[in-house]
Amino acid sequence: MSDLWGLGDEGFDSVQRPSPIGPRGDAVPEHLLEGLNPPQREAVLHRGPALLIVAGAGSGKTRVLTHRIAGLLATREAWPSQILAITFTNKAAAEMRERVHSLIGEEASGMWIRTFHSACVRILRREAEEFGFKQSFTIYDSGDVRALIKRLIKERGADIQGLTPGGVSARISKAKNELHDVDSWARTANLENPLDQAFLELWRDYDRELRRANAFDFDDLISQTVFLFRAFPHVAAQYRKRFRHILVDEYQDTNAAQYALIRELTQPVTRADLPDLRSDLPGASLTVVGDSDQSIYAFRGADIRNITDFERDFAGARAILLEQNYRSTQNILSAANAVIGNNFDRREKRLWTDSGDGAKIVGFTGYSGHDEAQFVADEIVELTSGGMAYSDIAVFYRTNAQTRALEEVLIRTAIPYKVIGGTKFYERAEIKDAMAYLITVANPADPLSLRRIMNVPKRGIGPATEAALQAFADEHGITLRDALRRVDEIALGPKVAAAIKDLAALLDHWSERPEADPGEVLRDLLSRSGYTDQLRRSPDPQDAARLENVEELVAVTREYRRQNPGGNLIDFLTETALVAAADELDDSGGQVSLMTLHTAKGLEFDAVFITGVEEDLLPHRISANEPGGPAEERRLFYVGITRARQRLHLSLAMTRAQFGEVNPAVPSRFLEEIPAELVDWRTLPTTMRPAPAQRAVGRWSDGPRESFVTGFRDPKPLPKGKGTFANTITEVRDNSALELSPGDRIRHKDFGEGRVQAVSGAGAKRIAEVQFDQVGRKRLLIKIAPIELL
DNA sequence: GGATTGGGCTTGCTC
DNA sequence: AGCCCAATCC
Repeated sequence: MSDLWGLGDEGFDSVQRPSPIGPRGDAVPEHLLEGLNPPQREAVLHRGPALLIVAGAGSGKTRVLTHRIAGLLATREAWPSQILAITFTNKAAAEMRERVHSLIGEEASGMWIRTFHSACVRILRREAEEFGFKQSFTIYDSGDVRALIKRLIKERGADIQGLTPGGVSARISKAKNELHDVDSWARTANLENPLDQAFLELWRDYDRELRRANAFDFDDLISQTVFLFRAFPHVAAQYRKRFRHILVDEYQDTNAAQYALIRELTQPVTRADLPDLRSDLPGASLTVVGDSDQSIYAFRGADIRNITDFERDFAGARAILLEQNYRSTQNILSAANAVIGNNFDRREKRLWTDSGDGAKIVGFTGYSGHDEAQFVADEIVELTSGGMAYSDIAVFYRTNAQTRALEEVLIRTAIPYKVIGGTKFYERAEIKDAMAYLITVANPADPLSLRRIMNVPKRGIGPATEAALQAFADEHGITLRDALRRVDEIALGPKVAAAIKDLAALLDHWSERPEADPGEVLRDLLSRSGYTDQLRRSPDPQDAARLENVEELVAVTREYRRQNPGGNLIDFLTETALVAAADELDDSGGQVSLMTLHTAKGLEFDAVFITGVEEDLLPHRISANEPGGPAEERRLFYVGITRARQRLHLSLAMTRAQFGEVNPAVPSRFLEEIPAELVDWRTLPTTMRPAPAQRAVGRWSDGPRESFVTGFRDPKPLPKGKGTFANTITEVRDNSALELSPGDRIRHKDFGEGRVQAVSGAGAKRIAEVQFDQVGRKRLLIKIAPIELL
C-alpha cells in the first residue's frame, strides 16, 4: 500500500484531459469475463448511472468489482484517474489495487482505491488552506478525544451533571456521523434540558479545541469533507469532474455522512461551478456492492436503509443479485441460511454452492471458558497435523475480553497465533509517548501531544509548571508550544527553565524540517530527549520490554520510508492513524488469527471457530435493549459462519468468567436455529435455566423464540421445536443444596470419580476443587456441575 | 514534585 | 482481574 497516502498529486492533472467517455470503445476483453457466472458477468458489463450489486457472502464480489474496474479501463471508457473505489480497510484497498493491476497491468496506476477515511484525508489535506486549516493537521484517535473531553468536562465542572468523557464523545461522534454540526444540532435539541445544554457547550468547546490544535477527529474526516464540498461548489466540482466512476464496497455499512459524501460526488458538474468546462457533465456512475445481511456497524451509525433504499434513491438504478457461493460447503451455507432466515425484515436471499456438503459443523460445550479454549487448541492441533496451515485457521469471539483464556491455552499448547486488533501496538503507553513526540513536531499547534511528552522523561516540568506555561500562552494568545520558546519571560526556576529550553530547541529543530525521514526524526528525538536512556537505565524489567517496543516503532518508521520513498512525517502519522484492525493480517505469518466477529467481516479461512456462542455474549446482553439489536447480533453470527470455507466449529461454555466472577452461561438462541442434522455435537449444550428470582429481568424480546431460555422453572419438558437440541436437553440441574467439603468423594458425569480438595466461594458461585482419579484436577461450579456425592 | 496505594469501574463491536 | 484516578505519603 505504498502510495495510499500523502500529498502527491499523481494523476490529478489528468482531470484536464478530455474525458474518454463517449461512444463506447472496444468491447470488454473476453479474459475479464472468463469463468464468471451470468449475474457476475452482468455486474461486470452493465453500464448506467447506478448499479447495486447485492453480493451474498462468498459470492465473488471482489472478483466482480476488480473485473468491472479492469473492464472500464481496458475499453478506455475511463482513465485510471477517473476511478474512485472505496473499500472498508486499507488491506482490502491494497488487494483490490493489486488484482486490477494483475488483470491489466500498468494502466491501473493513478486510481484512487482507498477507505472513506483515507480518501477524505487526502482531499482535506489538499484543500485544507481553503477553509482555515493547515495542511499539517493531525488526527485525534478515540483515546485523544476522550482525554480532551475529559479535560473540558473538568474545566466546566460538568462532571457533577453526570456527563462522562465516554458518553459525551459517543454522542458527538453519533451526531457527526449524522452530519450534524454544533449549530444544526442545537436547533433540534431541547435546550430547556440542562443536560443537553451542558452537552452542547462541551461540544462547542471540543470543536474549538480541535480547531485550535489543527486537528480532526475520525468523524470529522468524513463530515468536514462533505461540508467543504457544500461550502465551496467549485472545489466539489473539481472532484465531481475528476471521478467519473465511483465504486463503494460494503455499502450496507455506510453511515449518513458517508452517504452524503457519495451523494456529493455523484452530482452533475455544471459550468456555473467550473467555468472552463465546455459543457455540463452528468453525475458520475455509481456502483455499490453490499449485503444487508452483513450489516453489523449500526453502533457506528451505519444505516441499512442506504442499501435497502438504493434503487429508490438513485434514478435509473439497476440491481443484480449474486447468490452462488464459491467459498463454503453446503453444510456451512445451510446453517448460515437457516440462521439469517430468522431475521424477518429482509429481502429473501439463499446462498447455494455446487461444491458439496462437506464436513459437518462441529459443536462443543466446555465447562468453562478455559475448557472451551482447550477444545479449540486440541482441534487446531488435529487440523494442522492433517496438513492445514495455521494461517488458514481463525478463532472468532464477540468481545475482546474473551481472548485471555484462548491466549493462555494457545501459549501452553505452543500454537502460534496473532490477535488481530484488540490491544493494539499503538495503544501502548510507550508507543503513544513516542508518537506524541512525532505529532508535536509535525503539528506544533497541538497541545495534547505536547502535554503528554512535556515531562516524559522526567524533566521536572510538573503540573504547576505546565499551568504556568498554559497561563502565559492564554495571556498572550499563543500556543502552548510558543510559550515553551518564551520561557525566559515566565518566572520559573533556572533548572526547569533550562529543561524547557532544551525541549523547545529539540522540537523546533525537527519542526523546521518537515520533509525529514520519519525514522531519523524519531530516533533522534528519543535519544536526545533522554527517553531511551531512561528506559535503558531502569531496573524495571517491564521497561526493557518497553524499550523493545519503542525500537520496534523505529523499525516501523524506517520500513515506512523504505516503502514510501519521500514519505514525510505527516504522511507517516496519517497512515498510522488510519490503520484498521484487519490491516494487521499477514498471510505469510503462519499463525492462527484471533479476532472479534466484527473484524472478521470480509475475511475467509479454511477453518473457523466461533467461540462463546452463549446468551448475553452472542447475542450480547446490551443489544437486547436496542432497537434492532438482536437482529444485528444475528447478522454478526451469520458473518462469522460465512467466513468458513471447509470447517466450522461452534463452541460455548457452561460457565463464563466476567469481571473476575464466574457465572453460569446459557447456550445462545442462535444455536437452536441451526438444523440439528448439520451439527455434530461433541458435547451437547445443557440448558441451565435461571433461578426464579431472575426470571423477570433481562429476558430477550426478539420474536417468538423465548421458549428456549424461558425463565420458568417448570418441570414439564420444554416445548418441542425444530431445535437443535431442544429434544436432547440433559437434565435441568441445580445443585444449590449440595453441601461439599474437602475429603468428600464425588462422581462426575464425564470426569468419573474424584475427591474434593477444597471448596471456595458462596451461594451460587461456590466452587469445588476436585482431584479426579483419571483426568486430574478440575475446578467445578457446584451449582451446575453434573456431579453426585458418593 | 513524585511514588505508592486503594477504590471504583469496567467488557460491546471500530474507522 | 486489570486499569485509571485520587488521595496520601515521602
